[in-house]
Amino acid sequence: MTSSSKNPSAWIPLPGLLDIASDALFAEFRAELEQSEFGDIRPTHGCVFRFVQGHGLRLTDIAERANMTKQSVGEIVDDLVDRGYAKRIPDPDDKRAKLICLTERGESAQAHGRKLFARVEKRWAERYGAERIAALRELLEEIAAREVPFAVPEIAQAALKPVA
Amino acid sequence: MTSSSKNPSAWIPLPGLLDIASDALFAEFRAELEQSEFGDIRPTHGCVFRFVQGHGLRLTDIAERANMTKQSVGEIVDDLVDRGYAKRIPDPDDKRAKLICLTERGESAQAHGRKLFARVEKRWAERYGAERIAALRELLEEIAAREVPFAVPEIAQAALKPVA
DNA sequence: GCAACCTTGTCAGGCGTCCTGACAAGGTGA
DNA sequence: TCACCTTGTCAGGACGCCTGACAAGGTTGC
Repeated sequence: MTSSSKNPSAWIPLPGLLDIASDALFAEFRAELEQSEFGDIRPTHGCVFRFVQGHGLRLTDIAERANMTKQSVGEIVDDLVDRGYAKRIPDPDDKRAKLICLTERGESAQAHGRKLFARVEKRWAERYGAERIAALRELLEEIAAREVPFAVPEIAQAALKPVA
Repeated sequence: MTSSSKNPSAWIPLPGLLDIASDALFAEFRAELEQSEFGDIRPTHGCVFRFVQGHGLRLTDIAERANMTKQSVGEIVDDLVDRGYAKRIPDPDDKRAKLICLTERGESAQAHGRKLFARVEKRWAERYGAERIAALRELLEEIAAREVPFAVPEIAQAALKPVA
């Protein structure tokens, strides 16, 4: 018995429902993050923590995957550099480019963030049913892989290294 | 075989996955809306179309449900009034207040929007499986009702009319 | 009846986020 | 070598939403 099956005027479009869930989930994450030692990290910084790993990534590549302009990402990276979470190192293969990578502190923050996200998801699994949340994740991963392949790290990496 | 089960570094936090799905879905909606006669409606206007129906709603109430300030909603309403989608009528019960309601054109737009959202959702049901999308909606409606009851029109209405 | 207080909507001003346009410096191919 | 592309940055602006302050109108207690 869903609300939509009872009252058409209370029907909420799927994107709106997805946003509500995302916001609620993200709010739980933020609440915990803000109390940690990484409380100065803002939501916008996510595009860097989400895509950068290991040997670093070019500004252009981050921008493409995050579906943002280079300028916007550049601003965010500036901020993360100021706060000591990221650094720019010259790309040995291309003197125009700089590789954006995380500092030690940045990697700690990234690891901490992943842990928090996992914890919130686990709480929701207890709240709404482990199988339902697992099914949700599975469906969403399928959607992500199909709708915006470049936002999925694994696929993006494969696309970057077609040979190696 | 999900990506998360194979490669931990490709694991995407649930809010991110939800956003990806929401964005993809919303992009399909926007593409169709922009080609319609209501192409001048912007995403921000949604908070009005989503909550206003029938005899109108006060600015304060829209703001509360949309989780925004009165000022922000006021700006959006101004814009919708300029474009002929909404109007302010004096509240007969409170001379301070004005009821924001849709013009005829606004109601057409609202109906058209709902139809488009339903059409996109149906397409996704064909693409990803009707039962999976139905289960997704059901879970998300449960989440919305629990996490942010005031964003759900049916619940919000009930809360506004505790007696009647 | 009246004073203290709350609510409603608006004006003014500001901040964060992201955009377009233009550019120098560096790579690439004929 | 020359024309062309890419990378990252600077400048400026649009948009969405915020806080603060306020007048006009309700509401409550005495």
